[in-house]
Amino acid sequence: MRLQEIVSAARAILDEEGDDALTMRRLGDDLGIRAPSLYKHVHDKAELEAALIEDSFFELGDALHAALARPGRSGPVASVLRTYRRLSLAHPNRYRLATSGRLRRDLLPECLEEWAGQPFFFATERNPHRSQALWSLAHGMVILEIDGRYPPGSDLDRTWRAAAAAFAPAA
Amino acid sequence: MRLQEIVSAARAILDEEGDDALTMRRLGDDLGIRAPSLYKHVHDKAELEAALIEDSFFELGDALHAALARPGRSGPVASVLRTYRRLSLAHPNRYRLATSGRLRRDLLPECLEEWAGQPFFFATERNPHRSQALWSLAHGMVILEIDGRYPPGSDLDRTWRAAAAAFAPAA
DNA sequence: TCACGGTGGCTACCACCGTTAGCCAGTGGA
DNA sequence: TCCACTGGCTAACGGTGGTAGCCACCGTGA
Repeated sequence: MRLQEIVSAARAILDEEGDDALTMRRLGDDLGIRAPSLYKHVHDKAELEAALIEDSFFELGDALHAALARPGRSGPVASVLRTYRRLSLAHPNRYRLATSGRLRRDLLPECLEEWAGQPFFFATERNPHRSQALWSLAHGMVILEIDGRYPPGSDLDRTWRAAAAAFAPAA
Repeated sequence: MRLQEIVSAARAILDEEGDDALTMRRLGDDLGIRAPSLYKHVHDKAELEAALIEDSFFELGDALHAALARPGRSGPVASVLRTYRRLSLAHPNRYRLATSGRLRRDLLPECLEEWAGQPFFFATERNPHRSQALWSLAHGMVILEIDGRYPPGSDLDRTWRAAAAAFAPAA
C-alpha cells in the first residue's frame, strides 16, 4: 500500500514548491514511477488533494484546541488567533489548497471542519454568529497575508491585535 | 481596436460560466475568431485578467464610496459591509478572480486597491489597523460564502450583523 | 497608380496538463 | 500448475496557454 507514500510526497512538493509544481508527472518522478501508475492507488487528483486537505484540518484543529486550553494572559481570542496565524503561515500553500475554491465536502470526513473550528466557538463565549465572524476574520487575514495582498509595509501584527480587540469578550 | 470587445466578452463568460469556462479558445469562439488571433490584441491571459480585475475594483470602490456617503440609520460600518457583500455576491466569479491568488501589482494601476478600500478606513474612524481588520473580515466572509464554505443552513445575515457589531464605533 | 507597411486574421504547431486503455511481469494461493 | 491480483509500463487523447510564420486587406505617400 503505497498510498501513504504518495500523499506525503505530494505534501512535500506542495509545501516546498507550491500548487503549480504539484502535477501527477512530477509526483511520479519523485516516487520513481510514471504518472499513469499513480492511478492504481489514487482515483483522482481531487482525491489526492482531499487527503492533503484532511491532513491540514486535523493539524489546524489540534493546534487550535491546544491553544484554547492554555489561553495565557491575553485571553482565548488572542491565543486562538495567534495560533491560527502562525500555523497557517508555516504551510501557506497547503493552507490555500485547504481553504480556497469550492469545497468538495463529499471527499472529506463529515464534521471535520466543524471540529477544527470549535475553538472559535468557545473563544466567543459560545455565540455561533460571533464565532463564525471571528473565523472568517482569521481566514481573511491569513489568506490576504499569504497572497501578498496587504500594502507593502503594513504592520500586520497591529492589525491582528486590532482584530483580537474587536472580538475580545467585553471585560 | 477590438480590445474593449475582447475584455467585455471575457467578462461575460467569467460572470456567467465561471473561470473554468474562460479559455482563450472559448473567448475566440464567442468573438468569431481563432484563439491565436487574440494575441494580436492582448499580450497574455494574465493581462486580460488584469483588465477584469481592474474593472472589479473600480466598480467595488465606487459602490463603497457611495455607501459611505449615505450610511443610513445603521451607521457607516454596517452600510459599507452591506454594500460589499451585495456587490461581491452579484458577480462571484469576478470577485474571486479579483481577490484570490497572488496579486500581480505590476499589471494594475497604482493605488487602485487603496482607493477602493478607503471607505473601510473612514468607517472605522480613520484607524488604519481596525480598517485593515474590517476589510479582511468582509473579504473572509464573502469569499467563504461564495465558495460554499459555511455549514449548510448557516444564518449568514446574523453573522454579518455580528461582524458589524464587533466593529461598530463604541456608541 | 502603385508600392509599402501596419493591422488583424489564419493554420500548424509546441509543451504541458489530467486521464484512459491496454499490455505485461511478478507473486501468492488453490 | 494454473490463475487472479497487484502494480508497474507505453501510447495516446483531448484540453490548456502560447508561438511562428504566412497572407489578405487597407490607408498613405511618392
